[in-house]
Amino acid sequence: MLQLAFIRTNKEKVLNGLQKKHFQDIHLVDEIISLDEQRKNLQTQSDELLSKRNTASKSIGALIAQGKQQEAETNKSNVAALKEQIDALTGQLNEVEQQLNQQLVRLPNLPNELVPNGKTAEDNQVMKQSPDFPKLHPGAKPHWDLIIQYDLVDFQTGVKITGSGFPLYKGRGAKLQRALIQYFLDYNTAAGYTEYIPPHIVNASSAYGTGQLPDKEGQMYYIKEDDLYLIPTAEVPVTNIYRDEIVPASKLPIKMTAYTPCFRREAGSFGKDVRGLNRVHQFDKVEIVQLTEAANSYAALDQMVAHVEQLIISLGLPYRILRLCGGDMSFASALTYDFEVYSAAQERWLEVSSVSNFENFQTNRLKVRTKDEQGKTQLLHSLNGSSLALPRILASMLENFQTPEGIQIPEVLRPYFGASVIQ
RNA sequence: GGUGGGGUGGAUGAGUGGCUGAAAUCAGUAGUUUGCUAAACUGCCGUACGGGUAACUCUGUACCGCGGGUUCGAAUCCCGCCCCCACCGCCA
Repeated sequence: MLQLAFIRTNKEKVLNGLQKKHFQDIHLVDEIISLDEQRKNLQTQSDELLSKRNTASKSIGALIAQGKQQEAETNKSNVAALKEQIDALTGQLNEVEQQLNQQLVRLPNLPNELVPNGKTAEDNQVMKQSPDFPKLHPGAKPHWDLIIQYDLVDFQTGVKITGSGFPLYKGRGAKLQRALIQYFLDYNTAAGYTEYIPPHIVNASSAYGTGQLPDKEGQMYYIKEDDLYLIPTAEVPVTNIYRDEIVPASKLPIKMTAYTPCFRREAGSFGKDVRGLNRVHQFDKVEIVQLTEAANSYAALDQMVAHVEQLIISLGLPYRILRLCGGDMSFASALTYDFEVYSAAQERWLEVSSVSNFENFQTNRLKVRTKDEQGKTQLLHSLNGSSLALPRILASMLENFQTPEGIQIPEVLRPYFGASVIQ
């Protein structure tokens, strides 16, 4: 969430930023500022009373020690009178703080100045695009036909076991998934990211920390009995590793990577968007996360973008990089680059990675801090990106690399997959 | 699931109603001593939200797992919850 002190002193900036993000409830800002005023007021008052009570209580102890019972008793009744006021004030204070916090978590992050204006995906800015597109042979098929032809994924049985959107990978399809995961992780760790295998289920505090709650409550699978959520991305457990910690500056930047399955309810989607592997409820993804000092986060973002780009290039997939416009970026993000690969048979772009700088929006909730040179605590910046999401990579590989003789496997994957072609 | 033990600052760990925001030790940090390393000695060494200030400093309050209660006063007593450890049961 945004920092109160920042909102207080930069109201115009906040309003402009929210507008750029096409955030509706602009009035929240004024509400927050006014609640904050009330809060400060109440706190000052109640602090004063508490201070009085504390001194009086201490004196009672001293008086009793001196045997001055009488005076002690008068003091006692004085404090008892204070108590009513204190209870009333702290009650109000709690109420106001609660309201303030409720409103505060509803404000999205502000966009960086590089973020283009715009409302929908149409307005995203294309930063880079591969010049070449594969020329498919006549009779080339979309991936949902190819996975049947080569018996790689069995959607029917997935439906039987669970329901639609839960693919059952099979044989070479399963092995290709495993090869991709292994390759991605090796690629990330070679770049200095520490590998983790986090829990795939998180508690509400973790989901709040990264901003999935309360914003995207309905998109996560929820286990009621235990009040836990299936992770929609490894970002959630991994970013929470450093929750409530003050990280020594010497350890920065923190670079982490993790493979996890991801679970998304994706309520309301339909049509060709969800055909085949384009959109599913459970999928595999390898994630990268960084925690950096505030001054370094945009350099880290560039570094992560270059990192993901090289990974896609190494697979030989046609791609483009988009800078998301204010209306299309996520709640918590300050600047996001999306990577899309071209899926030649469908003739459409598929998002395979989203690399974002959250600045201190997540770390403010998570309380991830460091000490600066003056010894003051400072919030870190958090960033993450997919590296990469598997199903759409698979879809794109199948479609782009199909030949009449079979599916060609990219060079870099062959050691992991153990074959150069799927026939 | 059952029984027992326990949750205190970066770590270990003392503290059973006021002198405790919290001993001591270790780690960290600044310095002194030292031919270097090591050792020894000295100072500093929690977070958040307020007030005040040009700033350093100063100052108030809260926080000893979380929430409530008792009391003039709670880390300390009472109640509820969460978590951890050990053993037993079950089990990949």
